[in-house]
Amino acid sequence: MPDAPEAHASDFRLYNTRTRQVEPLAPAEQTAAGEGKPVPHLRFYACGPTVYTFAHIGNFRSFLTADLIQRTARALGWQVTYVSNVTDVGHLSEDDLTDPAGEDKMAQALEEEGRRFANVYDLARFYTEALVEDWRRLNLREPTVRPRATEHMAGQIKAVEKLVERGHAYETEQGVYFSVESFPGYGALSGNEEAQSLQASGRDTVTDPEKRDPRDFALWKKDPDHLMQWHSPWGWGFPGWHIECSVMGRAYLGETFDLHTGGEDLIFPHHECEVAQNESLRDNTGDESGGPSIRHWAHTRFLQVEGEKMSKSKGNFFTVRDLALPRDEGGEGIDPLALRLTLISGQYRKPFNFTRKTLRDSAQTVRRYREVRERAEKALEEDAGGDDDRAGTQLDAIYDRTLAAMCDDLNTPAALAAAYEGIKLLRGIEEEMNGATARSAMDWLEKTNALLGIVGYDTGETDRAAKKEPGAVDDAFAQQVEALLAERADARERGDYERADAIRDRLEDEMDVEVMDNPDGTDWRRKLSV
RNA sequence: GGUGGCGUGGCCGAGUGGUUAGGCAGAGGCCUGCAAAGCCUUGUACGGUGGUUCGAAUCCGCCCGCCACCUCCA
Repeated sequence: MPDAPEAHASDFRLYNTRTRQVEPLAPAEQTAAGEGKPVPHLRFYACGPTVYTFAHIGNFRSFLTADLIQRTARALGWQVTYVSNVTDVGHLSEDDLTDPAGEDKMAQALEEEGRRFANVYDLARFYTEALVEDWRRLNLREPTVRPRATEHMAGQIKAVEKLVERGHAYETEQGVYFSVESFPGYGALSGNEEAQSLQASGRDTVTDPEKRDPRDFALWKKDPDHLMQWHSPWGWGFPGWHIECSVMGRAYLGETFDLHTGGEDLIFPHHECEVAQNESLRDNTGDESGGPSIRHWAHTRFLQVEGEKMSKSKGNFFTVRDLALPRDEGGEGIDPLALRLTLISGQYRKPFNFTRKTLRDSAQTVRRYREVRERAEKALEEDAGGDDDRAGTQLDAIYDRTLAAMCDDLNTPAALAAAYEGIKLLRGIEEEMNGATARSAMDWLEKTNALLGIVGYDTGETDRAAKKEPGAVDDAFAQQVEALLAERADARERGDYERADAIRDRLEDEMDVEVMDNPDGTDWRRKLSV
């Protein structure tokens, strides 16, 4: 690995929802890495999904923000501990009331898919596995830890007990609630500081009559009939939604940590409640840790699809697999890395309009990255000589600008624009790459890929997905194409262009192959499938 | 009603006081049997209005429009 930290003095700046400004992301901890030189150690928590269905592209926009934060930190030479949870407990669809039907999202999903799953646990397991598959398909790196809410039940119960002991929570006939009044800072993160606005919001459905304040939220729900239930000091029941993230974050990252990320909808109530819980659970309130338990908050804005809110009823609702699964497995066969590129082509903090057009552009861009890599690989395989490395210094400068853009509040559009200059530079080289250029190109591609993840997969485990890439074809198909091209070459030599064009039409229209005649032969490739 | 954000050329999207963002599409050219691919060149912009300033897309006011959250949708 190159010693990145010295090469780039730039701070990693990120908008902080808590302070409402862009500020340096400053890891509190320095860790001795390798040769003993201490490096910043970023420790953060990214809210993951509830696994009651397949994750959609909007979910992944949010997960990609965490992925890019991690990649940028690593590119700066930082150490990273990155926790991303899986919520595999179904929480009530209405927090304050016991749903008359006693149902939550997981239970509803089970009802709809009862034939496929024996119980909610099977359903959760299935969708957790699907999540991880999609995660890899889009080339997101695995988090350091991926905890599940059900694995932290004892911790959640203990946390609720502690909150009760400390006077931050109280029990009613129906459950245990956090007392918002007991935590003066409530509302600071989201700006929802007025109790009135909550009451005025018109959501005043059936609430627990014993609740002391409309803002109070559930920590534990008593419900011996719930599909998922655990034994607690308050009888059988299940935990409130917000407590799981507090408990898992504290379990793996401690009482204070650097950063917490999630979708914009989580700012309130989820993260607001998490702050209330974390601060109330904290023991080290002294100065040694100083400041809030979670210093930096980053939230990803929702994406829209073709200018509209993504929703099932509008027919513009896409899961990763709808788009990126190969055609023979029920998807659209879109290159997963093109989908990834599309999802990061807007800055995380601005509304992003996901369109087919952008997807098509991205597919082309990803293919160009690949073609450049293939050219460089070929030059290296052929042991190309030459030490004229003019491209190298330019590529270094390009990479520096790419990283600098990422450090500027994850300005992915600017970063991608900078990186694309490298592609233009390398594509502009007309003759075969010399050895030095090819090596520089490979180095640059590797670094750029480590940062943005759009060139190829990091690990071997996703090779299966890679084989389904557009352009990757099986031998039988290739032989068929080559045979037709040979026939066409004959026809062209005879001057029978009618015949030659008929063959080309067949290749293009029926076999989705692009035919490209060069001075020294004919190349072909699969058309993009977007 | 409260809170946060946005409005840039045909489209997507950078830029936050004076200097080209970039991509895609479009136009012209090179190459080609014709195409495709590729390469070169290239036009169009800052929601409206008032103000600050030598100068504003960029700062401030007002207006219009759009989006999100306000109890579980990332």
